[in-house]
Amino acid sequence: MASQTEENYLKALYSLSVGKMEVNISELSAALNVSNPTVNSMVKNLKSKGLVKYEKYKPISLTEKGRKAAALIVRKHRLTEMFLVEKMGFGWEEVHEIAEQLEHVNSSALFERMDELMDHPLVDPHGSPIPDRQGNISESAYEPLSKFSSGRKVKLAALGHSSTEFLKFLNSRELSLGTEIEIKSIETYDGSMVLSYQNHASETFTKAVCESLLVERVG
Amino acid sequence: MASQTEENYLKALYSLSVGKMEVNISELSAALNVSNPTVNSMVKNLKSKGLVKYEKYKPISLTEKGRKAAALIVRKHRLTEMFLVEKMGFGWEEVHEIAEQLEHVNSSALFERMDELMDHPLVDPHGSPIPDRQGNISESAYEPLSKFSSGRKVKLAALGHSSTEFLKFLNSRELSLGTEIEIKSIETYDGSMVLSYQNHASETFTKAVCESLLVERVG
DNA sequence: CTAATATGTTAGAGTCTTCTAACAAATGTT
DNA sequence: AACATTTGTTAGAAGACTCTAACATATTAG
Repeated sequence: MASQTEENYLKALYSLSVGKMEVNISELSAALNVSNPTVNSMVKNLKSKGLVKYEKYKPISLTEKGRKAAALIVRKHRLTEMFLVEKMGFGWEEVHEIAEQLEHVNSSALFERMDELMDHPLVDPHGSPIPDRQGNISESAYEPLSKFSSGRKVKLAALGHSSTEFLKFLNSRELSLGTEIEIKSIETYDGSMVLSYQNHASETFTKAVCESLLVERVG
Repeated sequence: MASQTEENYLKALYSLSVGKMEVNISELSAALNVSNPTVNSMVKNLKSKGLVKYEKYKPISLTEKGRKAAALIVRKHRLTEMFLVEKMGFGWEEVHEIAEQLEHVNSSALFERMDELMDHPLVDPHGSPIPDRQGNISESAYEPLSKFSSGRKVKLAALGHSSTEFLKFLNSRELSLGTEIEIKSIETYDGSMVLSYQNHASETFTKAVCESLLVERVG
């Protein structure tokens, strides 16, 4: 069983390797807020446990064993987030910090019960897919809103990231998952988009925001 | 904020000092499964934080600050146990291990939400009182069944301890909190009691068991 | 292609929690 | 009271995770 610290390294490696497959020492230390030497020695430790592939001065990657271990932690994290929102009435901006702690709890019974009580949800409150019990995860096919052009109608399906600030911002604009959005116009100068949805006839969002709004086509 | 380890020492001190007020180094090390020297140094550490009173070769006691800190951990533990039983469908024999981990989670929001969702329960699934937000706990006025005499009718209100084995034993006899019990007879030789309750006309329990069944008078 | 910069590594140390071995104090027994 | 036993303490060390300072290797820019 990996320690809580080791689990956090695996999880960070997992999210940093989305798409990329390989991760720097420095990226990891930035993500975990520890120094490079600390990461260096922990990576050696994880290597000795067969959880990462690593050679001096080369980038790090998860082994299959490490990838699965990480996915199972992500599963616990996302099931918890969904449970807190669905069954306990928390807002989607409140659950990350709590799930960050609960994800290390050692009790498959607890998480499987959450899973059952929610009828096996496929995604967390931010639209990120929940890995299954075997650690398999379905890659989401959603695209950033910024890729689409004027006139297009889409539905908000997930978020590129889910920092508390971003979630509070979306709350303030009354934008939530499942909302149907129409692109009214795009500012060519800075890529900002004017959108229409629900009772918001015209809201402007920066390009950065639109890159983090993952959507699917409608109609 | 106390570390998880420190919290476990406080909690152990708290339960060992029920009634007694003072605790030995050896009792603590037995309860926590660590060596005497380990306890000795941790107790010095807790003393330096103002959580315990302690002098060389003397027994240990919690300060008011320590007592409150411990009670708040017990509050989190018992709220969690009750939540797992009431809202997640676990059996009373399954929840201790999970609560043992969840009690260290740092999130008053989580535990206050549990409290609200259950409408501020007063006791945990084993009948032990839940301390309030200020760390105050109502001493239970229940007495062990073994104190009563033949013919007496009582109601099972709480348990003296709640080890998994004991709980499974009670499950096997279909005995749960709230059950009304009549003492049919008492064996003078070994103090075992013959009880009648619900659809169990005659069940014999050892004195040791009856000392852990806390009851209140009925009728 | 060298020099400057960025990135990674090693060495040595500190904190927290734990241990064992050896010693000291308190308690119980005849 | 004197001895034996139990209980508590000190000293020294180890493992996990972290740091800073100093050094080594890679990468980037002129």
